[in-house]
Amino acid sequence: MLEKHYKPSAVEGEIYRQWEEAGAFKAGAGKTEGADSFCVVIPPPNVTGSLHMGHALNNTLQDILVRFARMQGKDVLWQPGTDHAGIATQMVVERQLMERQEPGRREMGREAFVERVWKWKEESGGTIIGQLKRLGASCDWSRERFTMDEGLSDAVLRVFVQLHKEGLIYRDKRLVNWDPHFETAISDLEVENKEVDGHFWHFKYPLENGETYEYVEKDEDGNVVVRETRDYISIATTRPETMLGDGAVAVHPSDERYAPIVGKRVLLPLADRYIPVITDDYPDPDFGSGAVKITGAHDFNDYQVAKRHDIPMYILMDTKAQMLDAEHVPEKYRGMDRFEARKAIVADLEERGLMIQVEDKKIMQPFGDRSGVVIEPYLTDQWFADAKTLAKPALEAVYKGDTKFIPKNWEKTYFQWLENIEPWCISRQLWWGHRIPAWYGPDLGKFGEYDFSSLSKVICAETQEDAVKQFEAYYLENNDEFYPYVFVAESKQAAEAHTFGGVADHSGGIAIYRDEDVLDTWFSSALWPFSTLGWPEETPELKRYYPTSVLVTGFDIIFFWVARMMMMGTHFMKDAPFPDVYIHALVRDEKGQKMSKSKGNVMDPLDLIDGIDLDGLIEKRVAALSKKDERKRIERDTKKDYPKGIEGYGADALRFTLAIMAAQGRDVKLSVSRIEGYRNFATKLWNAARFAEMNECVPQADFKPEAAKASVNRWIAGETERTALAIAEAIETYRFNDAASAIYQFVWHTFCDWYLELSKPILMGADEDAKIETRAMVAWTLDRIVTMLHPFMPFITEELWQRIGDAAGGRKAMLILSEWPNLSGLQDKAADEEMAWIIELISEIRSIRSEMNIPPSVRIPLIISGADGSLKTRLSNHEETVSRLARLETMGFEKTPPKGAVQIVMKDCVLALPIAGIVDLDAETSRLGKEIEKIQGEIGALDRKLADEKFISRAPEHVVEENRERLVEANAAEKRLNAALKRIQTVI
RNA sequence: GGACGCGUAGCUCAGCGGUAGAGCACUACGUUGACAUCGUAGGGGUCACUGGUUCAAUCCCAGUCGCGUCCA
Repeated sequence: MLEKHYKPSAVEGEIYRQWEEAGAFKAGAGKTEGADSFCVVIPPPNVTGSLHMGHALNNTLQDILVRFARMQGKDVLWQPGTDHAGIATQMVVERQLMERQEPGRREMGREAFVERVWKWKEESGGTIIGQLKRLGASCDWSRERFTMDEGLSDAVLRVFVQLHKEGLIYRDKRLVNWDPHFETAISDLEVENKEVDGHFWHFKYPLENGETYEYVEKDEDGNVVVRETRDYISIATTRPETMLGDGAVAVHPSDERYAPIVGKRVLLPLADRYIPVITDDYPDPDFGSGAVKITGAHDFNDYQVAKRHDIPMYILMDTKAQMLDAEHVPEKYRGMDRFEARKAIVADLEERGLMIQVEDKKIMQPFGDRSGVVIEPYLTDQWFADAKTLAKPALEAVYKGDTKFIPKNWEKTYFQWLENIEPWCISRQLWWGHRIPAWYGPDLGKFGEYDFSSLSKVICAETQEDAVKQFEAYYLENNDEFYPYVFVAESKQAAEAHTFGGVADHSGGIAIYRDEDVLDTWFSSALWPFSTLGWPEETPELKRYYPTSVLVTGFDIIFFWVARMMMMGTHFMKDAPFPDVYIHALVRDEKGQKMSKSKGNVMDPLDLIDGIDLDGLIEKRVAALSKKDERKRIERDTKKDYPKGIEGYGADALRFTLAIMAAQGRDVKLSVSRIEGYRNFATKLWNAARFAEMNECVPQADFKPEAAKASVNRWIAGETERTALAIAEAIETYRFNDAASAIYQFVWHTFCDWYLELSKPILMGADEDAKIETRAMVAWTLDRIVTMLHPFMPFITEELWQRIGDAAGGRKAMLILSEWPNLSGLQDKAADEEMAWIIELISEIRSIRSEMNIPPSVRIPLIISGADGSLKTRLSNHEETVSRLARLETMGFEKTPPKGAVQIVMKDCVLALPIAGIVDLDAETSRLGKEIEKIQGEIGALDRKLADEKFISRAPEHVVEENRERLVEANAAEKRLNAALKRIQTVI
């Protein structure tokens, strides 16, 4: 016997264990012979991360697709794994070291530090996987991969070396986004531009040799506004500290104000250098003074100008953004932090009388998304991928429709980015990641002689041995003076010491060293759809599952990940990695706020599954804060929003909520009351099964729903078929909310509210044949329900499947591996029409009872008039059902309704409830009056419409016909209503 | 400044050329032998505004106002 309530906590763990034990998640489990493959690669979460709502949504949707496909007998693989998340993970471990007051990364040294990160990965790497399991994710865990495991690292090496060979990866000195906190380059995408309060300083740069010119400024109409003799040019900047690195001052070629001094030189104050005044299209004559200082090494726009005009670029800072100890930096500022230097420089310029003014100004400033510090444009040597070339086939795939975005409008985002893509900086000055497979050694000079003045020869190879061999071969071919003995030095420093120290020669050998940088994390995740399947090996899995079937992900990583997988997939596999990309929305809190640790509004999916008390919830939210002074606010808000903490609702309720709220193109505002509602839905289903059990409704192996006789049974069979079709279609088109709504509606309102209620008289009646048929039909429908609901609510459905099955002598297979209901031929128009009529009849009577305040305990008589023979038969057949559900005392037929009764005007008869003494005649008169008024309004509207020549001639035939029918019906209804009113009035 | 999206019931949201929908909340009644994590009934909307297209507009188009996100 089923208990009164379903307890997720008692069931979920055990069910999941059974699935795993049965190997139900394994690639190809339960597939039918010759089935198509269906493969999804999981967007790999950060290995040391923990599950948040975004993951919960993302993985719920994938699991729905995967379970649905598996039940359809496809050869399914859901490929799981985790990402090493370079910066994020390194940051966590460094912070940990600091908190524990242990030696920092640099003191430890690279090897020890990387070992430490691995240790941390071993400790916490399983957390998120465990959490995904709690959610019910049916990934093939036996195939779990990690971006830094051996196979995937091999793939990274292969890709790097090959792209390098093809010239699509190269080393270059370019301006990159530099994070002075982590001391590494980062990509454009890792930079967040924010508007902050800043200043706009206006300075004078004096002309060389005290020269002067006539400065003339005109307004729009050409009237002279300012005319003065100047011995300087006025420049404006938001970053005065970079002025030490200016290489020129640029003005727009059309700017007449500065025409007299173009080509002359100005003195760069403080630096005491002379720089030219040049023209370029970049300066906006209407902005500031119209003259722009050009600091090629510290500004992206200036960099372009400097390159165009071959202006020298002066690097001013070190990797921590402190002013460099270099000749072009005045001694005074050396070693200062960039912001300190700013203050000093502003003060010094002011002191020299070169400051014109300071404006307060909102400026856009770049910040590192991880470090939060101001990003410094920085001129360094980095590795770049030729994204422009790689993007072409990736774009082509979407242009051609080989890959489709759903919803489609994301394609625009994808195009916009890929069509304007910049070289992708793939090197990072970190320690945690794939070390770049490039080695550096001395090059050979013009005559094939060794050049020991630098280590500028670069060779990329998949292994160190191969790198050494290639260097040897290179030296051998180009210089026959002596046999090259090449060895790999421990570090760049060691190699340089060896090479520049004069020991590099015939006897000492030639030192090479491996590049010390690692690759951008996204470089390895770009390979994910094929590296996880075994590439570069030609595995059966690769053959079977690539291209994968669909990618499910959030829009926030279209650039980071999707676009890059498209590039790598089209390049290396000659095929886009997936035909469909389903982009889902962001999960926000119920007020529509983005969930974030700093706002303290984060919901842990596990808390919604298991529950958490108020103190625990507050503790959790506060612990995640970076600013401790926010504590009070979060405590207050949390107490207000969740005075009793959060009840545990189980994984099924959470999943269902996410699915039903995941309408395309809209964010999910998660509200706990919704989850509660769907928990109740689970209880409802559970109790329906309990009812079935109590009434001995046991699945019958040989039951044929199409052979059912009772119209109520024929009707529910047809409804089941309709629902199955609707759900399948919705899932196939990624309309998860429609699919979830369809099953919800069917289970609660069709099956529980009507079918079970309508079947009660039969189940408790005396007709044995009808009883047997109905029992079998209840069981059959319930089986279809748990099957159709399974992708959404896997736990409760599997539990019910097994417990219902026990009564029938066990199941052939677990539900997860059972067949999706592919139903046909069950719809019966006559049964549908008949049951719709019965349902309407019952609803009408109930409605009137309620309006008349007749308590449910009072049974009343029903008299039907104006019914023809077939209607009478129908009513007699359902007499018991109608009596029970409408709580009738008796049911009879009369030619005309009795006087003083409440009358319900139906399409083909009039129902009368002669409830003497209960009926308020005045109220009844006004009720009928209102109905007449309403129907007359409708008749008027329809009349007008149908009298309109244009409507008749231009509207489609079926619409006109529909309106005609409606008018006929409305007229008939009005007639009956008037008759009813007359009868009431005659009583009065 | 550009791109995308959103303003529909008190709240959260579906719908989308042809009679306005759901869940939650609300009101009334109710221990009817599955379920009070429930049942029955009900109230509640000039579908942001202004024009246009159309026989017909919440839906299509243009503009306005308000809000959000991304990119400069």
